[in-house]
Amino acid sequence: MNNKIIFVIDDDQDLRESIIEILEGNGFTAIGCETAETALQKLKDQSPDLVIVDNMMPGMGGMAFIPLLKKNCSTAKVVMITAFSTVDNAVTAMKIGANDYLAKPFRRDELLMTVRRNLEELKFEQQRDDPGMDDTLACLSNQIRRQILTTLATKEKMRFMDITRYLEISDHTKVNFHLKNLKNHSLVTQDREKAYHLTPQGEKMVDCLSLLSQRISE
Amino acid sequence: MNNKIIFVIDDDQDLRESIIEILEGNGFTAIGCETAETALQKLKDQSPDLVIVDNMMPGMGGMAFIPLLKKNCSTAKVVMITAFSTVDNAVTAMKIGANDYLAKPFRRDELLMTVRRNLEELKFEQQRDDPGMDDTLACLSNQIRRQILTTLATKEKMRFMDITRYLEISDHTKVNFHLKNLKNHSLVTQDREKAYHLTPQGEKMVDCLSLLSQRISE
DNA sequence: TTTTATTGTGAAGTGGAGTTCACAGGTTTC
DNA sequence: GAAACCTGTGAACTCCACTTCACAATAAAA
Repeated sequence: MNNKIIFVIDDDQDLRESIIEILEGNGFTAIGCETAETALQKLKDQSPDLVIVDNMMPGMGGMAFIPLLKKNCSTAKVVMITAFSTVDNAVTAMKIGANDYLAKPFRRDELLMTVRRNLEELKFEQQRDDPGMDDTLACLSNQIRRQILTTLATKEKMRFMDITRYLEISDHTKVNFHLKNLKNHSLVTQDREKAYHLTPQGEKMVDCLSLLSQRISE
Repeated sequence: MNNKIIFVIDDDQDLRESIIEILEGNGFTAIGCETAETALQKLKDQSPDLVIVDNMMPGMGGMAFIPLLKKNCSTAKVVMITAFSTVDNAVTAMKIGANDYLAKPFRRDELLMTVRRNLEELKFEQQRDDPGMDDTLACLSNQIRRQILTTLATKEKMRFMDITRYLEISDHTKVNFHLKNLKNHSLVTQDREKAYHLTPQGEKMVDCLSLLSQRISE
């Protein structure tokens, strides 16, 4: 599941295979391509999380390849390797969409560091785009809803008016509104006796809350 | 700092002092009172986190004491102890504001469990009422703001238009709006070169975010 | 110097979250 | 059986977060 797919595109067979060996030896799934063109073919079957591509190759070079890759697989990270590394070279590579730059010859640990760092960034970006986060945080951003959650966490079960009185809220329909909201997000449920209690997910939220308040106030 | 203050109100000197000894031996600060009246006096100097009060005492009883306590110190938890424990007795005690009920004779560990459980609840309630939480969570509930935060976390420093383009948002004023929001909550700052970067507090938020997303999606 | 890009500000509009109100079926209590 | 309470619904309204638009000062580029 956590097995990241990495394309390795280089016409130099020795280098390509040694890169693959290093990656495979560290738990990644590495797929070699001799040319950029074959890589584009394989893109149709598999979406890599990261692509290592040589700049100088017969046929399509790395620079030309990157835009085409991004069209199919916009989230993939790109690490460009090159023999003749100049500042300009690196800058233009970054400008057209490469995420990192590795100058030949590089050491085994340099390669691994670079790969790991970029996959780490990818994870970050994927999680920040998580739309479920929106709902969750919007749900928690209301104080009354947080109060209901933490109250239910300590009292286990509570009837509707018990909650209302416990929180000292005069308008019961207000509580009802937020309770319904929490139900819709399946953080609380109701049993046959109409008593409200937390769902497992709701308990997780309470966990998160206490965790957050610790971190924030520290 | 974490030293909770507990009032022990009981006319029976032996019992009172043995309770105090148990509590002190477990890291709490226990203050003994022979009558409810003296307890009310001491309330003016110190606010207890929890009050252990006997029901049957010469002068003011526990039942009469609780409302007066709550007037001065509404958040304090109340544990009532009593020799003649009946269901009715317990129920009425809870109704007028006692938070827990302990029947004499009780064991050392029963006492400690009850005290700890109630202090735990207190902590919960205090944290859920934290108004700073409102701000923080509202701030995080917006996807664009989360994107900005996580982006800045990986890139360290970024200029205004860099952020806008990186997030592929067409309207730069929208980004500006959220950036200003983040600045107001002092999660990001600007240096002299107008580059934005995270404040220490902002970094904490990013931490919280990744923590949350792990918990939620698990 | 003219033009273009950067980095904003402030007003107006929009939508949705939250509140309040009126009402009502069901249940408990007296 | 009436009164009081519990548990809820739906509509109208308010308010604030967010967006959009128009405009502008400054910096960089041509």
